[in-house]
Amino acid sequence: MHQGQTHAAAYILADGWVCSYKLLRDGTRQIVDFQIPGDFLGLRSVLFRTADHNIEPVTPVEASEVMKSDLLLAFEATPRLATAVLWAASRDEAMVVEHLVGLGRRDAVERTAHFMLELTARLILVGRGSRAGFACPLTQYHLADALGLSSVHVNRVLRQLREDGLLTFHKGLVTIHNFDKLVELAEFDQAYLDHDGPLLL
Amino acid sequence: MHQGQTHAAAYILADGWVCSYKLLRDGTRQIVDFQIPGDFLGLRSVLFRTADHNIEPVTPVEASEVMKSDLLLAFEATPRLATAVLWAASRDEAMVVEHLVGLGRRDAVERTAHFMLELTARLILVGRGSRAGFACPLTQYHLADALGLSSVHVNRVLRQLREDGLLTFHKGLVTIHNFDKLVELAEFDQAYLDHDGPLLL
DNA sequence: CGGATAGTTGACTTGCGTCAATCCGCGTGG
DNA sequence: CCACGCGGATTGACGCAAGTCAACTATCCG
Repeated sequence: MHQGQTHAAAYILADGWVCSYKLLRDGTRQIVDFQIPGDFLGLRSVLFRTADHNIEPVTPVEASEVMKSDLLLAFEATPRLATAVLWAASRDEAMVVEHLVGLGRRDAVERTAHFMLELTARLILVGRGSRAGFACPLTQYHLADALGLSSVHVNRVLRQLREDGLLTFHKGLVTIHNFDKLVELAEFDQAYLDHDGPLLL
Repeated sequence: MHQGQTHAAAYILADGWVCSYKLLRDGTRQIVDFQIPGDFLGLRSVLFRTADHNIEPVTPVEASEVMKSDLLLAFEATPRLATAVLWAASRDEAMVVEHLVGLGRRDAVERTAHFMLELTARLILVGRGSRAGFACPLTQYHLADALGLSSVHVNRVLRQLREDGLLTFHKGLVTIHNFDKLVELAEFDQAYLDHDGPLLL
């Protein structure tokens, strides 16, 4: 999916990772979020006439397409579904907000730690990770574009986290050596992920 | 409204400006967005059990409270209203995303210019501004907390924009001297604001 | 006439970017 | 089976955008 594209559909990810991002004129990009299995994506490109961001796969993916007309009809027929989708959209926005706070007010190390902890929490929810770590298909370039850093600096940050005995990122595997200290360092509070699910009256 | 608060309501702003922000442990804050007259705010704190951010007035405000139960009942009764609110939430998210891109990939001058142009576009929509400028109740501290900069640096950036004949920020008044050059500098594309309103089937 | 609050400016420091070189693992094709 | 190329990771040297500290001005208000 590309910026400016019309008639885009939405998807539910069954397997694999994708990332959504925006491109700037000078060729740099900013990754807004990664979606992992179970995530609903592309809602904005359905509600808006044209997509305002790009989505591309990080790994091979398996997904179900949800067509615009079906989605809007389902909202008419089942109002609770609309409320649930609204909740999902709000959770998405909460993640973007937390990401924004990181870019604005956390230094590179805290930001990276926070990012890893968010991924961990989300992956645990769908049974693909634990407090000890998870399989991570991202490259250091992905991290750089998500964290607003250069890939060189991401590498330095990862080295520091490794040397401090907090976390290693190697060969597609993130291993967390000290979960509690990482939480402390990143000032991570997962309230914004609202794990309890939609509130239906 | 404060982080952690339960039973928060939502509001429709009739007059005045407010800002929503998150606080970090070290006392710094990151402003996520400002709301201006006509904006709907606090949706997330209604759908989630506890508010995940703070909202405070910038000026004296006038607003209508929308209670949680009324909102959810209205969704059941009027599915199109739910779709419309979903659209509004998506527009909100699109603004947060654009803000995030700015923090991650634009330098201080571009970021400030972009921010001013977004405010301009939004204020024009509600008849409180024009391409020539608008009344702006924000302090340079507000700008700093929104743009992820120090107030000292915001001051330097504003000076540069003034000296380049682009924009002045003085005494609660933003005056735009060269709209087109500002758009060019900030790489501003207002597609993400989707001015056409919700798409209802 | 103090005493807030907001804005302004200069001098110095620093976190992160840029450039460049090197290394490593892997797949491909001669 | 080895040579090569390529994407990703790693490291050092150097530069700059933005932060910090600190002093000063302007304005408003009781």
